[in-house]
Parts: sequence; structure tokens; C-alpha cells
Amino acid sequence: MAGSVNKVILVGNLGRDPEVRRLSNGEPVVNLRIATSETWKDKGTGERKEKTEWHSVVIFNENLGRVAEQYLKKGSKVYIEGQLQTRKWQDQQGQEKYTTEIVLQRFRGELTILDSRQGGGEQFDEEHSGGSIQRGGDFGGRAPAERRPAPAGGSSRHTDLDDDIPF
Amino acid sequence: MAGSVNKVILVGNLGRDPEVRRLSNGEPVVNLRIATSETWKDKGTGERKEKTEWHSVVIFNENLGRVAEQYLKKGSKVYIEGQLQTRKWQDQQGQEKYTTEIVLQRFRGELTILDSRQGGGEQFDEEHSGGSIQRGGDFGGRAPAERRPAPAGGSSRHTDLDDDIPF
Amino acid sequence: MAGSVNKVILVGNLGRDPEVRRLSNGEPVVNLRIATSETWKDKGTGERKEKTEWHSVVIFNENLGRVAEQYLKKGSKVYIEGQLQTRKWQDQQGQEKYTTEIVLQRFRGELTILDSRQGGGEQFDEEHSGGSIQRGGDFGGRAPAERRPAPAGGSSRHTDLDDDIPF
Amino acid sequence: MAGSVNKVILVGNLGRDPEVRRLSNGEPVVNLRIATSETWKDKGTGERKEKTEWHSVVIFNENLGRVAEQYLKKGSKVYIEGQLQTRKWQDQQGQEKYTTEIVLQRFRGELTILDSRQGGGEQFDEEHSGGSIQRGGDFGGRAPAERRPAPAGGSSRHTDLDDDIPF
DNA sequence: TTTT
DNA sequence: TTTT
Repeated sequence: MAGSVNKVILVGNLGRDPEVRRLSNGEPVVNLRIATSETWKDKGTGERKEKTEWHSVVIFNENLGRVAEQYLKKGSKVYIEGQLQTRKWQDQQGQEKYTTEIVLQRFRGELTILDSRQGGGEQFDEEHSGGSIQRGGDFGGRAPAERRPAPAGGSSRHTDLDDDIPF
Repeated sequence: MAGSVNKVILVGNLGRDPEVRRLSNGEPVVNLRIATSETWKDKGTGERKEKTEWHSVVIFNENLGRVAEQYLKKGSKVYIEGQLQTRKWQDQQGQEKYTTEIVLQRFRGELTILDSRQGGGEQFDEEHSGGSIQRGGDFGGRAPAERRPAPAGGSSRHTDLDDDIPF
Repeated sequence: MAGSVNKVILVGNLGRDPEVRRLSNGEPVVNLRIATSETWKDKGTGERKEKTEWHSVVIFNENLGRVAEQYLKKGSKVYIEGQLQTRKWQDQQGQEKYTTEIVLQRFRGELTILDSRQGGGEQFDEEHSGGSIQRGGDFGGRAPAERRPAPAGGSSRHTDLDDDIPF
Repeated sequence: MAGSVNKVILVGNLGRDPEVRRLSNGEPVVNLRIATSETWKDKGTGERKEKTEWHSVVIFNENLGRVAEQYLKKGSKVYIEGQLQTRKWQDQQGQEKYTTEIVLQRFRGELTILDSRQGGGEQFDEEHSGGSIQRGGDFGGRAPAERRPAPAGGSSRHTDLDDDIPF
């Protein structure tokens, strides 16, 4: 079309470990299930309510895929930026289905890890804010410096691309 | 969960006129179909390529719904901010389906009209529009001044809520 | 103008406790200093580098101001959404200065607390994700249910509005 | 710090033609002045009010800089995504000043042209524009296909980098 | 089904 | 300094 924007921003937690498939060239394609939720008090009863929404995220961005594979696991909190994409597929009965996903294309999207369970005291001081590099950085995936060797898998589940189940 | 964000930002064009249903209290619920697209040149052939993505938007925010009803039509360009929501429904064969929509809840979300093709049959009179809103403004929907009587419908299609078709 | 958007999204940590001033009607106006930072490896030396950016946030939104006052302190990690605003002022030598802030207007903006140091084990399970309400919720500030009594101050510094120092 | 996000999203109009400076290697650095505004009706008087905010944008992203140089001019409407950056400088009296800008770093940020007033003197020829880009497209600047030769300048003002005035 |  |  021209002049359009398609952007999704999520801050949420992984409902399970990342699922990693691998392209023939070794690049990872990572699927995440991310929960966001809202809480409110019912106006009538005063009861506390919560509604959780589940999102399917697909990471084609190579650098961000490696970060996801290496550092994320069930329960991790992340900031994710991607775009909406709906694809059509057929279930085993030949029924048409649509699935909408948040996609991080090659060289696009953002992934930032927001929890820091790991490592020491996580000090934080305006005066001494230098020098603390740990998990939790912004892996924009666009700087060559951020490339690192493919990890051995860690907590992520590996599946082959042929096993691809659409939802 | 706690501490989550679920946000979609779209800039795109309406593929058809808004569809307006009405709650029993007269509040509009407006559905939009919005196209975003990306264009690129094929690396191999140098050919111009385009891929369009279609989004379903549902506006429960009363003020923004009235703005959509009154000012948007097929082709309009808008900035939309809402949240992702997936709902489950059954088609007429009893098949389970999922539909993901961008939802603007009551008192939430944003809608800004981005085109200003003011000419044409669609005259634009402050007296008839309630005096406060012209096309192209930011209808944040949170200021009381922006409330106005339900419009007569304009170019939008009205359907009853009972006719609700899920996709 | 018409058809414009002015939005800032920050995820960062407070460099110091919130500063709370109070309007004559008792509403809090809260100032935050928030750090965001980027880390990268120097292409030449391979050295780890970090650059921190400091942001001034002003919260006029009453509900979000109370949340900030009550729950935030030095080191807290937050998601903030507001708008850019630059104001002109004069220092004591009569020199013109400009300060750009991220402003959360009355009834506008978002504030979500992203750390959860406090309370128990922070379990997280896709199957049992219900029932955990604690700090870290989305205080959209637009639902009446979210109003709560003014806190006693906690870790925040109180200053009178007359002491207002511009930067 | 770790785990931070620093993002600005603007939709607004250029107050003047882009200002283009050039690095020694020929890469453009483009400055934009962008207006966003809000309108509302005064609760008391019913009067129409408007407040305009001006933003300074600096584009270091080479591809987006070329797009800005070539296609934007005073009055153009754009979607811009960048990050906040405050820099300190001294005026000619040696006074310390701070300026906050929206920066599109190399390989980062987004720029989408939102108006399509195609008529007028500003003809628009695929052959002259390098064949790949028309007004209104998404110039993400990350696809190799989008690279093109430096344009002759168009409506933009050129200044040398040595003339750099900070505000 | 939009737009360029 | 833009735009409506």
C-alpha cells in the first residue's frame, strides 16, 4: 500500500520454554508463547479479576532467535516488538484455520529480557551505574557485535521444521 | 501475571466502510478492516513486490466508535492503537475457530484520522458534527468534551448485534 | 494540527526515589528520573561499552501518580508511556533554558511496574496462572476500581509545589 | 542497566524543509522539525483550543536520511520512530544548554511518509528515483534493495557539518 | 477489501 | 515553523 505501520509491543511472560526449529542453513526459528494479563476489581462485587491473553510469537530474526534460545525459558519476562501476521492452514480434517502471530522478521523486531534472576545483587545506583553488563540487555539484533555462536540448546525444546504444527 | 503490556499500533487504510452494531443502550460497536502493506524489490529479479496484511479492529470505546462511524469510510487512512485479543467461536459445522482482533476497550485505545481529503460529497460542517470534532483530529476519547449525540450513520453499514458473524 | 501522535515508550529503572509534590486539591504530581541504557561491543577493541540515557518523567495522571508514589523507589523497573513536552524556563541568572520531559497527563499515559521484589516465590505456570495479584499490575489509571487512598509516602520524597525546580 | 527500551513514536508534519548535512563519506545526516498538536474544547468557555509541540529529529540512518532528503518537505506528514537522546552543549556565552532530540541511529528507527499529495511541481518518476521507492512507502532502511545513490538534494537545505549549530 |  |  504505502505509508503503513504494523507493530505489536508486548511485555509478558513465557508460558513454556522456547521451541526452536532450525532452517537447513542452521538458523534458528524460535516460537514463544507469551502471556499478558490484566487485573481489575469488579465494580459490583469488588472482587479481584484477572484475564490472561496468550500470544504466539515467531522469531525469524537470527540474532534475536539465538538470544531467545539461549536465555529465555518458561517464566521469563520479555519485551517483544514485532508485526502481526495471519496465516491460513488446514487441520487434519481439511478444515481451514487462521492463526495470527507476532512475527520478528529477519533483521527486524526487538527482544529485550526483563528479568534478571541470575547473577548477584543487581545493584543499582545513579552514581555508579557503569559497568554492569548481564542478561537483560537490548538485543536489537542489528549490530554485528551481537552475533555469537549457536548455543547448545539449554532449556529449549528442539524440533525439526518438518514437524511444524501450525498452532 | 503482573506487569504486562499488550499493545498494537497500526497505520493503514480501511478496506471497506466501518460496520456498526449497536448495544441495547445505543452505544456503537464498530468493526474495521484495515490493510497494512510492505513493498520491496526482489533481490533476484529486481521485481517490485507487495504483501498486504488485513487486520480486524473492534471498537468498544464509545467516543472513538462514534468518530469511526461518523468520519471513516472505505479508503480512509488511520492510526489505531489497541490490544490483541483472541476469541474462540464455532462455525456452522460446529468447528472450533480462533479469531485474533485488535480491540479498543471502553475508555481505552486511540484512533487518529490521517487523511484530509476534504472535498467531495462529504461536506464537513461544524454545526452538524457537534461543533467539536473535525476529521484529522486526535480523538483520544477521554475528554468529556468529545461526547456527542449518535450520528445518523453516514457511509457506515449498520447491522444488529444479533447478526454478529464472528469473522 | 490534526492527525498527530506524540508517544514515548520507556522501559527503564528509577535512578532515585520518586519526587512527589502535591496540588492544592491533594492530587500528587510525581517526578521520576528513569535510566535506559544500551550496551554493545566495540567493533575495534571488542570492548564492552554502555551508554545510559536519563529521562525526566512527570505524572499528572492522578491514579498513576498514586501508584508511583506508593510502589516505586530507586532501582524499580517500569514501563512508562507518555508524551514529549518541552518547556522553557529561566535559571537564576535569567538564562533561557529548555527542558524536555515525558508527561503523563490527567487520564492519560501508562505505568506498569516490571519488578516484583516483594512477596513470595513469584511462581509462574501456564496451567495455574490464576490468582496471583500483586505489585506489577497494569495501572492504566482509567478504571475507577483502581483508585485507592493516598498513601503515607513510603520511600518517596515529598516537596511542596512552591519549591518547584525546573530540572 | 539491562533490559531497557527507549522509543519515541511521532506522527506529525514538518515545519520546514529537511536540513541536510553531510559526513565526510557522503552519508547524509538529516534534521527535521516536526509538529504534533492536540486540540480540545475548553470546558468552561466551549472555545476551541490547540497546543502544538515541536520536536527535533536527527536521522543518522543512511537509508532513511536519503528518503527524508529526497521526499520530505515543509508540510509533509510522517510517521517517525526513534529514540530519545539529550545532549549538552554550550552557547556562545559559554552557558550550558541541554537539547533533547529524537534520534534515528544507523540501521535503526523508522520513517514512513503519510501524505500522498502527488500533484504539483513535485513530479514523481520511478526512473529518477532509482526505481524502488515511491512516496508513502515504508522505508525501513534495512533491506539491501532499498539502497540507492545519493540524490541531488531536491527541496532540502544543505549545510556543511562544520556549521553545526546545536539547536 | 485498502493504498501507491 | 507545520497542520486543521
